[in-house]
Amino acid sequence: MRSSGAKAKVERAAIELFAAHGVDGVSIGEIAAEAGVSQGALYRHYRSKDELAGSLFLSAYLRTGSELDEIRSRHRTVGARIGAMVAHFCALYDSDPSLFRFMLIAQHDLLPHLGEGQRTPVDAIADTIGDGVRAGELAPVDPDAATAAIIGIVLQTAVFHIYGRLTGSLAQRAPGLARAALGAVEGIAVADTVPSSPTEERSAG
Amino acid sequence: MRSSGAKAKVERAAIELFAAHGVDGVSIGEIAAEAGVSQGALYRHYRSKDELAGSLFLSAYLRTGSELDEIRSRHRTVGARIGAMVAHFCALYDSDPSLFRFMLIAQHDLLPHLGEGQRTPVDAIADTIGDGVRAGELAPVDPDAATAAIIGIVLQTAVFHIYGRLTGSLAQRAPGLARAALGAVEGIAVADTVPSSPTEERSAG
Amino acid sequence: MRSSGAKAKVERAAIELFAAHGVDGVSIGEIAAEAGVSQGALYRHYRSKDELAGSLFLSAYLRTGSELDEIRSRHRTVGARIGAMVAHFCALYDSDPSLFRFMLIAQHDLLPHLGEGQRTPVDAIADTIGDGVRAGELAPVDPDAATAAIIGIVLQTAVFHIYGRLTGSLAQRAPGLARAALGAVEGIAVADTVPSSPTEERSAG
Amino acid sequence: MRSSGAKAKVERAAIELFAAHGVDGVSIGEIAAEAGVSQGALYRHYRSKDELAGSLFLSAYLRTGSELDEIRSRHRTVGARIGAMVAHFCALYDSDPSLFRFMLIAQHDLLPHLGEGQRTPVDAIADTIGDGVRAGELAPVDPDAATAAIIGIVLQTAVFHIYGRLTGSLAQRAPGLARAALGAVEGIAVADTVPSSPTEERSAG
DNA sequence: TATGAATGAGGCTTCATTCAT
DNA sequence: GATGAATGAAGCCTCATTCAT
Repeated sequence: MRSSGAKAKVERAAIELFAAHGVDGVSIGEIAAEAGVSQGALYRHYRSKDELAGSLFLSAYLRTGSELDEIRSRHRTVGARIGAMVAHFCALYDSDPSLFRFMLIAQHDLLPHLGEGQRTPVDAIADTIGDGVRAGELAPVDPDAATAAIIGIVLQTAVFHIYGRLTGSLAQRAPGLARAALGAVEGIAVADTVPSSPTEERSAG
Repeated sequence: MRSSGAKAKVERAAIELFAAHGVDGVSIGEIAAEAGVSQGALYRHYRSKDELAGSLFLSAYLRTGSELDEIRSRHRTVGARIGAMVAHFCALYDSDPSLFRFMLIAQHDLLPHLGEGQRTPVDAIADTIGDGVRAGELAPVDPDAATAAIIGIVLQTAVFHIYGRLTGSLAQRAPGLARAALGAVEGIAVADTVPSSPTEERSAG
Repeated sequence: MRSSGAKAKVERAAIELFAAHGVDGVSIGEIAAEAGVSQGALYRHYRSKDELAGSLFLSAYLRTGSELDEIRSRHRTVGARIGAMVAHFCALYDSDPSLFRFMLIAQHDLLPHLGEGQRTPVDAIADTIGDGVRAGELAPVDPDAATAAIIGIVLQTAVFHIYGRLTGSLAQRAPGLARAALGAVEGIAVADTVPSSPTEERSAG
Repeated sequence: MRSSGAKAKVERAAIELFAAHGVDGVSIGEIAAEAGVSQGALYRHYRSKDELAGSLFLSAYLRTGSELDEIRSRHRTVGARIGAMVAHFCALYDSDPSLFRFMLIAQHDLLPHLGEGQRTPVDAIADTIGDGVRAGELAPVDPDAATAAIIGIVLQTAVFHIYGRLTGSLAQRAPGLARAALGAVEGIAVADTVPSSPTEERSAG
């Protein structure tokens, strides 16, 4: 029980510090100090700093993936699913901004740690889009392209919040972000359909 | 002539390596080796590794900002402007994916280095949205929220491309991304307008 | 127990090497090698080389100051006090010439590290002179000027010993140095008193 | 002639910087910058930094030695000679405190660079004392011990001036220092003569 | 001849990890 | 099981010196 408490304290400290300074910007000593344990104690729970960071990241990342899968199974329409997924991201951010920021920052370093068949948040969303297209709810669209747009909208909103460019809870923005996500998917779908969309050269030049 | 060559070689090497492993993941020795110069030579051009990274980032970031400003001044409608801006991002990515990835990765570490009044890409897009709202081309919308969506769509698409989830040139996706961006902005605007949007069960109509 | 041993070994090695080659002339690696520990181990006890040198210097310097103060409180006449102080310096030199030489060499670099209200050997001597003047034991004299002479006599004698120009223990020279110190103070006092002393052609009278 | 100008500028810059930060605390680059020449230009006049420092020190040190010798040959009595020598030191300090401080600081590093038969300031003073003893002007005394006292009085006074503990010109203190020097020599001589001088234990304990 | 870029060695420091207590 | 001192490998940076221009 004590070790479990220590482990939890270490993980919390690591997430806070990784979120603030990046994985490479934090030393084991700082984590141990913040957690109130000795450096040596860290190695009882994690074989290395890399394993600590990787495990924290994967655990949060895969948990999010399975939560999105669960949302997908609970709702029937694309709209409902995307809405709930976006709301879920917002709730995650609001409830633990450091964890969210850690995932954001660490993905470039730690995504390669993903095993082959692991189920990610990206998969859940892409499958949701695929469902929608097959069900005729969405115009034909490349699920990965649509997923990029959806995730980008949510994550960049979180980034703006981190930098103070947006304020208030993300939850209150969830409906707008959900509509934005669907609007973006539609835009991509139309473009995929129309031969060559002349988005430009209609300026009043 | 030689010094200019050396400096250029160092910068190229740094960008490639920073893009691949993150700023903290690359040593001065690796940059020097990749550039084919001695470690000490680096310090003739940059006072420290931090300054090297910061200068590369800021220069690329601010240049992009002024290019977007230039696009804004060249086009008249929101649609044309956003279209051109999105296309510009795609062209940047296609022409130098490493530089793009470096900006993506490094922003969390290096954005704090920004001076106060500096003009960023974010500013250019936010002002473009503000223009559109004032001109009645767009429904009323918080420019920052809309900007987050636009940038998120483009950047996450680039991220997916980096990880191989999307292939081909980004340029060919530019029209779709532009439509997605405008669609997203509309979605946010509607949500801002409608009192309490129920998000679910009415989306894919 | 072990850590204390390590720290002591490091300090001894540092003093010997600093005394022989100056602070800037000795590398951390050399100190570590001489002490038989790793370079990293040094940083468990001192935050930097500067702190190591500064701490060694200040500790020895201030300890000497308080020893002189203690001597001042134990004796009553200027003659006895100065005699005991000079003897104390000689004993210090005899018992640890390296530490003495270190203090001698390092003072120019490290004296600025002194805090404001710290009590130095110089203060103890100057106050002793002030006492003597107030008590009428000494002719009126600027205590700082007198202190310079006293300290100079002792330190330069040590320097000559270091360079081999004088040999034998300093302790055996202590009585002479004490008389010299008092003789010097008298000389300064007389000069301070006489309006304009022509210095020459009347000295060895 | 230009090179001579450059050489002079380099030497002045070196002396100022060495005096302020010690030989090891100053880089060739700093000297070159302060002198307004390129780093490479330095090597046209001096083969190495060590040679620069050594040459500056020896030149000043030996020049002082020969000036003292010249004083010794110009005056006849110990009193006159010591008075003039002390005054000479004071004048040196007043006219170029940096050079004086450089000699003070650098002696520990650079004295070993002295060749065998070189004639130093110490030699000149020691011979002057020897003369005085032989002439019966002084009680029998070890010339080296006496010289240490004389030099110590003068140098430590300069040190106190450097640290701001004494102010005003040293020249005005020269008469007092000369008397102090002679008084100190007498004190040493008496001590050498008297069997065991009970300097202590007469305190009012 | 003067310049200053380049080199390469070395210095200080940090840090992940191990291990005796 | 926990501690924290110790290690040793890098990492960043400085600097005396050389050399092409």
